[in-house]
Amino acid sequence: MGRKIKTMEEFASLSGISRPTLSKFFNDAQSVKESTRLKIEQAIEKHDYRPNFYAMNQNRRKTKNIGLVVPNLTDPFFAGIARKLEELIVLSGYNPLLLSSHGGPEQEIANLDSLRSIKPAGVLLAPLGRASNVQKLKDFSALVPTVLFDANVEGVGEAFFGSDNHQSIGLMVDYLARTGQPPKFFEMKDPINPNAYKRRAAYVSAMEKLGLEPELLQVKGDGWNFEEIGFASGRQIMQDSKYRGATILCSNDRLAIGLLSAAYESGLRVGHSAECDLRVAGHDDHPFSRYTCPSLTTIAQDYDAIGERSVSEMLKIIDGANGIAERSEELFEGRLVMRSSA
Amino acid sequence: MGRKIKTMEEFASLSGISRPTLSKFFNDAQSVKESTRLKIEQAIEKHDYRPNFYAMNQNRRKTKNIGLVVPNLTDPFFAGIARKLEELIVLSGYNPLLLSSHGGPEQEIANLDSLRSIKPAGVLLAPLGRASNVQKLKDFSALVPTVLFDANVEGVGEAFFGSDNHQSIGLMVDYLARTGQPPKFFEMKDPINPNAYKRRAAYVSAMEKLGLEPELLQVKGDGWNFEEIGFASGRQIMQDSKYRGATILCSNDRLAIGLLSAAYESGLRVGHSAECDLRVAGHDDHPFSRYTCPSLTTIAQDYDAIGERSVSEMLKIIDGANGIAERSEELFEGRLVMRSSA
DNA sequence: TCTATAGATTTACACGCGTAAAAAAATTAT
DNA sequence: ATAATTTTTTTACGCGTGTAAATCTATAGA
Repeated sequence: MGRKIKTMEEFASLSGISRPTLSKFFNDAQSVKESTRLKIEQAIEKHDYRPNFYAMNQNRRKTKNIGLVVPNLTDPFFAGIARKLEELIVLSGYNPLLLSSHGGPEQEIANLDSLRSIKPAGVLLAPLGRASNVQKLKDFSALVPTVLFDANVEGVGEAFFGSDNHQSIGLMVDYLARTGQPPKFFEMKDPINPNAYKRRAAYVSAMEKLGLEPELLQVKGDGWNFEEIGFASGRQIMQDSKYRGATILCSNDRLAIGLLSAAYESGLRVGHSAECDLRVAGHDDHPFSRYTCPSLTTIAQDYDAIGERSVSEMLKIIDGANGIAERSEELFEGRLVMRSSA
Repeated sequence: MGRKIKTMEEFASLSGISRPTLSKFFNDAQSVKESTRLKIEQAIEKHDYRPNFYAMNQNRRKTKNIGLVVPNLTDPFFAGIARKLEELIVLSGYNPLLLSSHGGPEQEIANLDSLRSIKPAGVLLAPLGRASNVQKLKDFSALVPTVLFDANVEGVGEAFFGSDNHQSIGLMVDYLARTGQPPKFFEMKDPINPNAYKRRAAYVSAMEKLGLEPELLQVKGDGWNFEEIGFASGRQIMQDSKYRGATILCSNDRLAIGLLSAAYESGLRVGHSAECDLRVAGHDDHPFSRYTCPSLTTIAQDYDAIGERSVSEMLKIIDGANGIAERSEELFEGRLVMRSSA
């Protein structure tokens, strides 16, 4: 093969297609006639040409880049969602840019800041929640099309898609109440995640609907190391004989993982069978919840649906010149995953 | 504040600094006199100006972007390393670009391909290993400065930094042999990761050095779902009375997590105390290994050191005009983490 | 055959910044 | 103070592509 093609001009003369047509093609392959599209694709194959990324994006009205910001990639739950979203973005002909906020609001703002300089077509953001600098999120979302997922922040972004905590917690409470002791709710006293507040409220209302007394088990703890928090406070709970025979519904799987670990260490048997000392349930269907001891009964979030809806809404916003559409919001139902722990 | 500044020209006149000097500053803040640097930084603060990312990189000899490719972000181990590396890259004044290969060689090549069009100053790559398309990795590393970490591939990149499996496995075998039954080695028959082969060899040689008979427990299984593989084959092993009282050293923590789950389900007691049926140890100090039941005795890789060395070597390569430096390679020692499982 | 029209080409300028060279200014050394 | 040196400014061009407007060409329908 010949030497390396550097410019589109060069590629134009070699392929017999004019440069403006090529430019159109690289911006949207469907915008040229099929016959020329095929010719171009063959020529690309033959000469291995790729337009200069920087020159290409400099004058485009909108780039083909979509930012993807998650609170914490170290959490396999978010890593999983991120992967799904990346896949969908690529399938739509866009280029995902994955950033993690590492649990810190400064990093979250820094991420949005560095995204801004990349002039993305849009940003999919799972905000930190309580810790987020809401004003800065608002400022950002006023400048670039933003879709929130996982956690909602009022007034930020043009859409939000997440799980219906009310439904999923209701489902779990119902299940637990039908099969044994009604659950107590285990959570952090001051959760960082807005979902945690919704789950608490959902728990209380679900219990009341059943005519049962809600009981909140609020533990101290800061930061994102939920397993450790669940473990440390779990140890204390295990000492307390008042929880013998109890059912504990954790606000999320990571707390439950810590709690199960503490139960194991205390020699308590966890599970749904009669001879067990405790039942434990979680929420989120964390990738590891299948391998806890015992395996964790939990709620699987429908993040395939959340992902698909988020991306399709993003594309609609990008394409549509619809200035002032309503802020759309949709919640997806969770699915009960019955395993051994409850 | 005034209206938005769009160009460096504009910023130049507002700040009283000439545009070429600004350009120098944005390429390397240390390259201008301190007094002017301070003036510029004040003006940036005041006017909130940021140079256009695309225009900036178009004609730079080398960009300030460093690619970061890991085999699988869903694995918290890699998520952890990635985070560390990101931090170091930012601290060095570069811009990290995180990509995950999702366990697939096509994705790995696609990642390198999309990095190439971004003309990165360098790339830090943790290759998939056996599954990698070695020829394409070589082609890539001939074009852009590449440093390998975690897993080595001969002849690819200008440096490799990873763990000394020989040392760490030797340490673990030694510990296990001193404290009870010498270990059998639990691993996948056809591992994807090159480290797995080194660990196997290290196990055999460590056992022989102690005058003991190595015993490999090789299980079938494909892909990256190690927990499931450990769990599924663990169930079979638990049936077999020949493993009662045995010590099992797993090639990595994720296999061990599955194995522990299987042991729990079979009602076997795992741990280092006398009344236990089994001892299990792992390798990597996976973030969850603290919360397994029982908590997992393992080896902590020194990935702070690996990360620091990788990044500093990368910077050296980027800065240095040293054409034909030796391919450097360094292995870091692992640390024994004694917990309850062995 | 003529004409309407979608799509391609030609021409030309713009984008925002990198960078080179020469001149000017500021700093340091003598 | 003068000379030597460092740093900044001035001037000017280039990078590779986007995009607009006018013109040309192929295709299809009448």
